[in-house]
Amino acid sequence: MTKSLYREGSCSVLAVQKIIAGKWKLSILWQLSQGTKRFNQLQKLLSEISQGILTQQLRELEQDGLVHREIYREVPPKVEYSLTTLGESFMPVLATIRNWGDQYLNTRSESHTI
Amino acid sequence: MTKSLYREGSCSVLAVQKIIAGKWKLSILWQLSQGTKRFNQLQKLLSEISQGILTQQLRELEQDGLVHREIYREVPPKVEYSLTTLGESFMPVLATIRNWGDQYLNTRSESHTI
DNA sequence: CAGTATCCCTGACGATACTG
DNA sequence: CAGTATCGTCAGGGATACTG
Repeated sequence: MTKSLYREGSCSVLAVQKIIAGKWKLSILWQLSQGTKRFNQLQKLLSEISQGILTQQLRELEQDGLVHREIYREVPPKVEYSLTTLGESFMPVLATIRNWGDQYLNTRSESHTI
Repeated sequence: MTKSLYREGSCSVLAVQKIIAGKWKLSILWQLSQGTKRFNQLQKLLSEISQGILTQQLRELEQDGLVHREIYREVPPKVEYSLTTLGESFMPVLATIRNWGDQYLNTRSESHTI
């Protein structure tokens, strides 16, 4: 009954793929999992990202429900980004990917098993 | 010690991201997890993919060590694609992603929890 | 059958300048 | 500080024609 286990294959998988497809999405999620960050903080942590792209990727993550945006009406402006509970629920998935990635990098440098 | 658990963050994660970034990669891996397939079979299963792209994505998966390409010297030519053990080791990861994806799709259609 | 070769097109990404 | 607006670039993907 692998059919029922996996249904039509990778349908919901492709949804996830879309969410994390952005070049910086995973890095942003990772940084936010380490704690709430302000816009400028993120920009410094992801040293190569430009303002426009950071804004865009954050908006998308926000729309996808993974990231929360808290605006403080102050002068100068202050905006804090954090993971939603949904975003936090993704962290175990990210860890699984990372674990496989670690093993992958090791395996690749050793042999090329069939 | 979250530092040591996650090291530099998403380093190895980004490696995985690269591997599965191709538009058809996950679908191909999924299809091959269901059993060995010939080139034409894959093309029919991924009904919208063009020959050139299918070839390209398969070559990349092969180079990344996830897919094995078996060539039968016959006329007409016969080539079979299957998962390597490394490719099969990725299936649990794919399942994890799919599970989260399922819950994600459900959660999203219900409420937008913070 | 299983490709290769070629050309085209879009959309993601990025640099820069400006603003409430 | 945290954006928006605009323009430019480039790689991934795709259509088509051809081949061992």
